Amino acid sequence: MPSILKEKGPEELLKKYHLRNTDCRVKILESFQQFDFALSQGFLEEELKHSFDRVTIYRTLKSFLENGLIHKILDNEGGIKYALCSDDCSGGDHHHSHVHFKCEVCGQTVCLEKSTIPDVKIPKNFLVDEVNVLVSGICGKCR
Amino acid sequence: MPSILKEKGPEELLKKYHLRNTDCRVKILESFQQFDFALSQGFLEEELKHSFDRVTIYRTLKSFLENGLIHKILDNEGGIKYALCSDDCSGGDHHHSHVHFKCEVCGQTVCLEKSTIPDVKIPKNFLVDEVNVLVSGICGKCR
DNA sequence: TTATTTTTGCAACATTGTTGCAAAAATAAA
DNA sequence: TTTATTTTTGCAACAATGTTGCAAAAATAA
Ligand SMILES: [Zn+2]
Ligand SMILES: [Zn+2]
Ligand SMILES: [Zn+2]
Ligand SMILES: [Zn+2]
Repeated sequence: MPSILKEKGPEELLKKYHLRNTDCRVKILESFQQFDFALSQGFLEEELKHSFDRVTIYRTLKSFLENGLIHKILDNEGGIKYALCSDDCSGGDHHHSHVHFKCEVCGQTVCLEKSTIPDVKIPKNFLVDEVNVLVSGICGKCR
Repeated sequence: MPSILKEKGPEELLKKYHLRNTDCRVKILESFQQFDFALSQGFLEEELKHSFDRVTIYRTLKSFLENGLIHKILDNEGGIKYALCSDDCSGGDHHHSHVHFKCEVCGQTVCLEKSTIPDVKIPKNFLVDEVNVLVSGICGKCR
């Protein structure tokens, strides 16, 4: 869990990842560090509405994703969310093995870093690249 | 696996599920029976473009979902897909425990009825309702 | 300080989700 | 079989999100 992405300052992170230091990127990184749940593009748009265009936010997320600063989280309503990477995902080569949990009450999705992806048996002629697990239910806070 | 949804005729199914027998519903059920992979709304729209309005297709899927004829399948690109239910999901109370596989080459998603959802360890103060597993990689056909 | 490269905002368009409403179709009742 | 009732459909309309092109602005390199 001790990920530099969650600990170092946004400006330092951008330098480390060879991304230019811009207001939008700093603000978005700050948002990810500030909230302890996964963020959707819509959430960030709302959060930064008066500061940046939605296309800029869209492109920033895309860039962060490609460079391994954030990872994508599936959603059962179609709307994808994002969270800071914990492992080393530099170069956009993501290596996550944790489960995601979506609360049906508060709607928040969180990374359960301690819940590792279990083994899934797949027909032997299939080649597995990635396994995504989304658990839905009620989170600790909402019970 | 021997699900009536995959074996009985569309008209019979509609009667069984107390849904009115309409052209659109029959055609959509036929499509689900015809293809051995999960279908997206967009795919059905393309398939039935000249026959039905996209809102009707949207509502038909919603109705099938609520009545337990089809189940929702997560997708890592945000676009949700659907497949016929295999277990008894009447009343929209879905009871699935199989894994879904999305091929990164052909883009098709399939139900792996024989790959059951493994146990996932979740913090004990969390309440689990449903577990969705999406495996991506390369399917048998595409290797 | 200037030149180069990247990022941003804006316009524009595509796809999907969603609702309201009146017309059409399906089923129930007479 | 005809009429009444209920449901479904098509269409208009709007929201959210994804996506690209392009010129202006900003960041970095020279
Ligand atoms: Zn990652
Ligand atoms: Zn995560
Ligand atoms: Zn089901
Ligand atoms: Zn399935």
